[in-house]
Amino acid sequence: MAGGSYRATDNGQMEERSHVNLKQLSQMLGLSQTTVSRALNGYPEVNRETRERVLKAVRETGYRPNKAAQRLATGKAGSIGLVMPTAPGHPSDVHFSEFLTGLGEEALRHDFHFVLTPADPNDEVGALKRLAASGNVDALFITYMRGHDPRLEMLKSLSIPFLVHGRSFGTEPDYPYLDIDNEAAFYDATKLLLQLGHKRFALLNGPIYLDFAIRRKNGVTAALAERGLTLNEACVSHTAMTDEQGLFAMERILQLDERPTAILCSSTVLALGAVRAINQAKLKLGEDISLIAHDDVLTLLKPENFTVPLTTTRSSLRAAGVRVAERLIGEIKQLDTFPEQELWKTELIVRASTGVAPAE
Amino acid sequence: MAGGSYRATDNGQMEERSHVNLKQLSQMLGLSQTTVSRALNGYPEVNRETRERVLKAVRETGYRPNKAAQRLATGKAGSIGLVMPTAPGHPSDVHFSEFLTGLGEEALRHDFHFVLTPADPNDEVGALKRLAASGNVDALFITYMRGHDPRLEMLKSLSIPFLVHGRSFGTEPDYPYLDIDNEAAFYDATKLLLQLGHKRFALLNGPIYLDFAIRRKNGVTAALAERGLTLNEACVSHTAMTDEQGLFAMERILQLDERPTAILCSSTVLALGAVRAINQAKLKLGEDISLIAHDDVLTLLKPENFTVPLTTTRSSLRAAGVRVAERLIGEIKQLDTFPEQELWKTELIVRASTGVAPAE
DNA sequence: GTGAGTAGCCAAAGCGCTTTGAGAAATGAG
DNA sequence: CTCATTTCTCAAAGCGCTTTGGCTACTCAC
Repeated sequence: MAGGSYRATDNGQMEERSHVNLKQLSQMLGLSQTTVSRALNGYPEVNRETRERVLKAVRETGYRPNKAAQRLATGKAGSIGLVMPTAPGHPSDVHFSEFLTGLGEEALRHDFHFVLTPADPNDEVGALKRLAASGNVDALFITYMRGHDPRLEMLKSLSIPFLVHGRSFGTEPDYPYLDIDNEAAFYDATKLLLQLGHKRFALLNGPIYLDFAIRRKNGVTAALAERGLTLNEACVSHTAMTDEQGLFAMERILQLDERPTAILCSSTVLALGAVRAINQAKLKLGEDISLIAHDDVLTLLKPENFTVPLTTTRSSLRAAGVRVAERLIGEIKQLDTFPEQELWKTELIVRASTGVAPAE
Repeated sequence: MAGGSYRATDNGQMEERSHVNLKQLSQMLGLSQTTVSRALNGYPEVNRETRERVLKAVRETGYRPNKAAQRLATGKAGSIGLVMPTAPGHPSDVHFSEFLTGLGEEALRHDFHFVLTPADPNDEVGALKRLAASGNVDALFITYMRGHDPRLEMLKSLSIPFLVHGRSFGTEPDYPYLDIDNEAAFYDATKLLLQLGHKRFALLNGPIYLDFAIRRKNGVTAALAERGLTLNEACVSHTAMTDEQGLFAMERILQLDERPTAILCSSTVLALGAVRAINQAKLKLGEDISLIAHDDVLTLLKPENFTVPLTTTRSSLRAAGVRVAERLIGEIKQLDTFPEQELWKTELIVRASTGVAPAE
């Protein structure tokens, strides 16, 4: 009994060392592995007293079932997999992490974890396949949807549940998704600007292959079309969602002959750069030029904190993360059936960056 | 042979369905599981021809070993675990995600993935324990180190390799870490400001229980002490690293009677708020007041993009992520032995936000 | 007292992989 | 031609868990 302290002793004392396994535990208790397992997993055919003894022993030993073994035996692992788009030089993305925070918040409540596979944006299909085949995840989740996204077919062929954040333009919407109504958001925003008398519009958008970018542009175009206006392609930019790109794009657009008076931005991050360009050009935001940005409710970048607070279309990316986790976990646990497809409306919040169009 | 297309056929044809397992694969090939496994894992005692046949079959079937089974059998899982501090209402943290991006970048190169366990910041010890006991990770990594961090003892008692990002003030440094020299960074920054003639200093710091905050403060104090100066506690704030907190803290400090002329910020995020407060007070940055911030090289917040570019102490958080992953993966694969402890120097980069102290 | 029914427990199979310990075949030495 | 080596391959055990299919008592009704 002397020697290594904290080790199992003959009288069935607990040990502090980490790895007790089922077998050892059941031996200590003089029970079979079956019974212990059942006691732990809440099966009814275990005597109340026995169960309590087991639970007590678990507490004392600090026993934790080995997840890999559990996974192997059940096929469930309590984890959801996602692909983290990255590559050397690929900028870290605040949008992604805001979303991740939401996922985490919900996963925490259910003792789930994620398996993050970093992947080159060009090999997401492969990364997903690997993740699914690894047998390490119960469900998959994808985002940054593209038009005609090739990942959808792949996911549908797998037998593992999945959920899409966003949609894939040009693909039959026969998959479970959670998306915001991007088209309506930008339609409404454009409409507001039209009502303020603006006629010349610019759009600082995300990469054109991304679904949300396509839909937002469509929203703008549709609203303009109702007034017989069109969107000048020279006033549209499709770039990565960074402030620098916003700056460059805006600088370029401000040099055009027929300078637009109304700017739509796909993110407050782009707006950050755009506003800088506007300031540098000595233009007054909300007077000389109006701007509406889409606000993902990023922790770091609050539209109300801009020198001139920004008018925005708002939808919390973090809340979307929470919801995605909720649905995915629910599905794995086979709790409820959720609506397959959700489309969230955005809010249009008017602040100081929008004003009546300047006189010609 | 008719019926389900894409299924294995007698002649050993490939199948498109995802889950082929070792047993099936070896049967197709007329080999034992042993041989196939060895062929795949690069053991020498396999005939060259046989190995090539195996590899070919793998390509055709899309066979992927089940990670859970592999894990169970070997004890290695190709994954590193980390705790993601989160809670409902807990703000998403750009610093964390910048770091994560670095981790991902390196993990990608080695086909590793992470297991992210979200945890309430108050239960990180518990979360780590769970993660380790789950048997799902090969190594652990912790960050947001605190003074006398309780997680260290716990990790040391585990048999799983780990790496610390940061250090724990007040604890014997007998654990593997990667840290930047926070004290030197802030010592140097303070010294620069002293040379410019500043006498009254303020420090916008992170939460005082965090190691880096302690050390940075020490750096400032040390530099001041050399000139017989002390840091007025009213001019020190310890807050979460958000721009809003930076704003509030700076507003408060600017109202003090003996207003400081030199500000040190623990992050460009805090600086973002601080600069806003300075602007609102109609003070000229770099003239009326000087500011040096620590720059983690956040994608979104480049000090050179501030209206008045910021003087900074710089060290890339992302690069740290890469390095941490590199070391951890190296250790798991037992490749090289790395230096146990690394302390990176920061760079002091002078831009426009620092200037000669205003005349009294 | 007998048979059906139930409560509580267990032994053993199986999840898909790696690895140990041998065995068969091929090669080389004497 | 024989025996020792080397080369390649395999059967089987084991990783830690869940789950199937009993088995043993015990209770209750008739």
